[in-house]
Amino acid sequence: MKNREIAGIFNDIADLLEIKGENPFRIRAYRRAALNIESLTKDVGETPKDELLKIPGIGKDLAGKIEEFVKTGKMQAYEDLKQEVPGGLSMLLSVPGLGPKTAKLLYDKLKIKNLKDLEHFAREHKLSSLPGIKGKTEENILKGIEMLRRGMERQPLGKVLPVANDILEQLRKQAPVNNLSIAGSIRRWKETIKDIDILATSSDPKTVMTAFVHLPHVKDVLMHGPTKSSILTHEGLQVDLRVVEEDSFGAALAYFTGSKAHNIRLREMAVKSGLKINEYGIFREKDYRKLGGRQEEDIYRVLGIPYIQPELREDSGEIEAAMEGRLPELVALSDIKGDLHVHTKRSDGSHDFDELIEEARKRGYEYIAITDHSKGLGIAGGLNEERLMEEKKEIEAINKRLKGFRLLAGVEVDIRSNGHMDFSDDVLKEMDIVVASIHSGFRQGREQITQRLVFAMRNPYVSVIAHPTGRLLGERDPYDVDMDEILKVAKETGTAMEINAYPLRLDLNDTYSKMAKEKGVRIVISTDTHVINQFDYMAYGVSIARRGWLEKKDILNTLNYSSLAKALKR
DNA sequence: GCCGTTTTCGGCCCGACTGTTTTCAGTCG
Repeated sequence: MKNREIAGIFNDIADLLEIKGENPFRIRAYRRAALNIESLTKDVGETPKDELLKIPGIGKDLAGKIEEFVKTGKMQAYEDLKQEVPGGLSMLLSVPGLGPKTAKLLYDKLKIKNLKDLEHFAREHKLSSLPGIKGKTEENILKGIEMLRRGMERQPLGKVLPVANDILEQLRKQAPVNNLSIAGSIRRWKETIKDIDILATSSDPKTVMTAFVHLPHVKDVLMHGPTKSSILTHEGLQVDLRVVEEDSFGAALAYFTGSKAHNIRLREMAVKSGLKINEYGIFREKDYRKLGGRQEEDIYRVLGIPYIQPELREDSGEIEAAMEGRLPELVALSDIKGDLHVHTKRSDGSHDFDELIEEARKRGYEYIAITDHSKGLGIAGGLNEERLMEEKKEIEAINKRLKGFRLLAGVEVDIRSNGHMDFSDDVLKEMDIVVASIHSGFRQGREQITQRLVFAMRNPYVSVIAHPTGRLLGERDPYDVDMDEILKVAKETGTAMEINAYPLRLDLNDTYSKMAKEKGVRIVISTDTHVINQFDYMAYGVSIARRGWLEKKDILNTLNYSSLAKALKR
């Protein structure tokens, strides 16, 4: 897929145009196109021009640029732009607080064109010679460079969400807040997070602000106003807190949840109907009469479209779907009837059947699948044929005494680097469920990895492909796999794809999940639990499914046991 | 650069906070 690459170039072009001081609407057009291409479920490289033109934000010019890039591997306009404005200059924009105007000024007057130059000049206090820059700005630039160096990059949701919840709890204890909610990309359950956005209502905003900037988490105060403040935590996370009146809570929640692109679309719609949306409410333009804002639902109701769930708010077609009445009815955590990827202490898990069953029942599940590792994964205590059959017998015995609950006798079979299964078909056919996955040879080429997975799916006993791209957020890139091909074969063979809910995996990701749905591929959401509290990760997996527009009917483990048993490929 | 149940040209979302300014530009989300 060339999508990410092309989106990257469009974003870069936008940066360079910004530094040049070009028409801001032209810049916005590039950014919007980049966003839309990134969330696309098909490869723009294989999309004919008339189809490209149907993508929102892509017109004749940008379609031409995409075609040019696909054909020649280059975009002349981009190359020309880089001649005009040194490419490194866009790095300066990544310094927090430093924008295009300042970058241009720094380059024009002092020929600063990279971070190193910038730091040098700031330390020598040579920036103060420029108009509009004094000591404080120099200080902030140095701080910004420091923040950038210490890694302001996006962090996995699984690491950020617990911190966010903790801050929420402390605010509730220490500040006079009434309503309190997480907003921003966390509320949209994006897989990685740049900062934590929190919204509150209070009759005493100033006291809330003061309490906030003095929380024990605070390492540095970035901004401290009467209704809005930002801090940096010891973990290096930025947290923004905004306080509004009770009557504006819904509007502020919508505003603060984003995405920015989604909000811009809503506001454009509002303007066309003589309305105005801001964080205080939705208003009639002519007399500023407030038509709503206490509830988030007000915004959508007054615009005349159905409520759009936060997970869908990316301006990737959800607004059109809402207008045409074809929004999906998203799968919910409460729809999940069981977990199909669970380890015991027989391989690398920490618990035995009884504890796992008890924990699963607490969550209202009707079944779980025991899927210990296969022999090839020695490091994870993989089971050989004999031990696997022993485990199966134990499971059968337990099932006889269980009422209203089932253990599925399964296995997570390793797909070896040559594409063969770690167990023979004679063994696999004995199991209730076979989950196949790759644990080695991550660096093989695209063709080879794809063939391994295709080979696995063509095995009649493989029911599910687990963590299909093998990534670990922030630690290991996904392996290079032709997902189009994989999903085609999955559909053809009736093999299900897993959304692995482990927060560093979340794999399939949201975009691939949406692709899978469009191709009619069946999905399971599983936690890969090794320790009982990891059953809680199901919420992450469900959210990825929701971000991929999946409904209850798309997910196999929303079925009851007998329907599931029939639906699984065996 | 995109887009059109008012338009193929002339629009294009909205507001808080900061630093350097005497009224605002720049940045951010």
